[in-house]
Amino acid sequence: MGYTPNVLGRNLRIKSTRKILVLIPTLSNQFYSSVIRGMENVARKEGYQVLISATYSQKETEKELIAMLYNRSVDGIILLSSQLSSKELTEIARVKPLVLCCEYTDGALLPAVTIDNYQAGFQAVEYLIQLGHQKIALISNNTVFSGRQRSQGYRDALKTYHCRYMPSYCVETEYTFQAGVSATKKLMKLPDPPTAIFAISDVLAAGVIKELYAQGKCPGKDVDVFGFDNISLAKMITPSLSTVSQPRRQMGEQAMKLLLQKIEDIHTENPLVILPHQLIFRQSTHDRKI
Amino acid sequence: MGYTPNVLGRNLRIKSTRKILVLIPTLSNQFYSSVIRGMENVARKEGYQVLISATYSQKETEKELIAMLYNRSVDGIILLSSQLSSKELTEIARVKPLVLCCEYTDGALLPAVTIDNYQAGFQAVEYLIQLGHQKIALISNNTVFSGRQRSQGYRDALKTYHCRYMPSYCVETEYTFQAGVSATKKLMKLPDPPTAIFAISDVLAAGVIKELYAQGKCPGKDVDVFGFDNISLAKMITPSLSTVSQPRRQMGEQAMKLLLQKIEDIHTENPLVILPHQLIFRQSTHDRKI
DNA sequence: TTGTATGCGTTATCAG
DNA sequence: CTGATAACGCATACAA
Repeated sequence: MGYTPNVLGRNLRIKSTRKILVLIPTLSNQFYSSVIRGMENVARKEGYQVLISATYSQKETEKELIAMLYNRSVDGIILLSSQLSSKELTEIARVKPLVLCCEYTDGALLPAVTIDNYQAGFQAVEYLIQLGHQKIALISNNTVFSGRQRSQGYRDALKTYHCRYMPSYCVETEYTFQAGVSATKKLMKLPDPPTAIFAISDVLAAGVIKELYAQGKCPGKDVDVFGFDNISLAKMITPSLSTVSQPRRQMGEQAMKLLLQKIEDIHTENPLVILPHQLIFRQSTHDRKI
Repeated sequence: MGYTPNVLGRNLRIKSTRKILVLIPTLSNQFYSSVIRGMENVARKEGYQVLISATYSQKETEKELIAMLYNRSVDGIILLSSQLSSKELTEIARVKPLVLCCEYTDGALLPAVTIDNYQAGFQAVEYLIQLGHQKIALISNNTVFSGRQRSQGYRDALKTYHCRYMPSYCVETEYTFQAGVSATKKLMKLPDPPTAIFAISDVLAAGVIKELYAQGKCPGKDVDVFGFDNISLAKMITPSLSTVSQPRRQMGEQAMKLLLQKIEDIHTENPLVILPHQLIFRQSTHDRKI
């Protein structure tokens, strides 16, 4: 009869909001869309609503949003990336339901779900080597843990297969398309330019391919390109991108399950869940076996 | 001294949450990222927090989220697309702060901000005609008002310039990359295939370009392609996309301003704000003047 | 079964 | 200017 209960009064009484907040670094990276779908799947089943807010990788913004845990605006928070130190994260997670998803912060004591970024980076470079490449460049971002792990995988693959590690082949930059373009410009200007490029994200790799075209080179033929993330963009560009696929939906589902456990009992364990990744081979790497 | 006020008690007393909810059809479309940034800009200045939730174009989900207006979880809602009828929207907006942004629902009485989609569609096709094209195809989606307007612009441009309207050149489909691929397959199979394709979204246009490549055709040379939205993808692909740029950030800012006015006084007017768009010419259309 | 009173944490009001 | 108290809307415990 037109009566709508006031959730504020209810929540005040019940000390629960049935709302989960997901903090995303930016809405412009479609990588997270499937992850969040996974989260919504399991949240919905348990009667929780998922709200999203962007931090733009600003520590202050992140802190303001995490405050919603303390002022009881939401029951739990999942971070898809964080600017907080492992100490700060541990501190919060000790008393409030907080989970890390996709991006791990080394040493932080809270539930987290991720892939083996080191192994994935290793395998991507290993594959390029097996295609016959010796001169493999890396475009990376070392401000995040996963980026450092992927880079380490690159270096160890080179070492394992006795390829020479060339510092000039390693460009450290931010996670944007334009950064991929610029890095490629720099790499191709070298006296002995690389014949393959491993970019630690598809958006970077898209920049690589764009710039190779601009230089009249044919990506996937003259220069092989390997990306990371397997976002939809990877299939949209020509040549389509060989890349590392993360089980995005499962990562989201798993993270939400861990969070709901924490909501039920804050003293539950803090597992680090490693989900399997997968290499995807497309046109940007020319497989000479075919 | 470690005291954090309980926002629930406060809000219950104060009858306000200082939170705005933005309903987005899907997180996978990066079109909305800048729009939301615009919203956040003005919301932050007024001390409002912006929360985002995805509806996946499901009417039920949308209704559940709009319920947050009635149960006082948020102070206002901005819809970036809606499955509700103009009657339903009018009904809600009569008593609660609700604003439409980017996507207009014909006849709905609530504040809305959009561009002149008809005019933009007309101009895009006009440009293709001026490049010398006579056989121009359309890939559209008529389930949304903006799509119908863009299509109408296409038809009127053909008529104005005495080009023949060919129903076989018009493919109606959904808003996805794959749909762009399929539509292009169909179009290029015609006995007399088009020499230019106007797709009413960049994601569709990216599918067009992908498929043209797959058929050994050169987009921007053999077949010109015009997109819509000017999302970052438009610059990432090769050839880069000619497209219609919407003033996304300003649209978000304007929509938030309208919403805050409604929050202050629900009886304020319901303006329809039309912001200027802009044609962007890139490599996917071969300008013969150059 | 139905009804009434109390407390959740805050703000606002009013008396001292 | 300070301190006690009522009210916001709901859920719960207890009484009828």
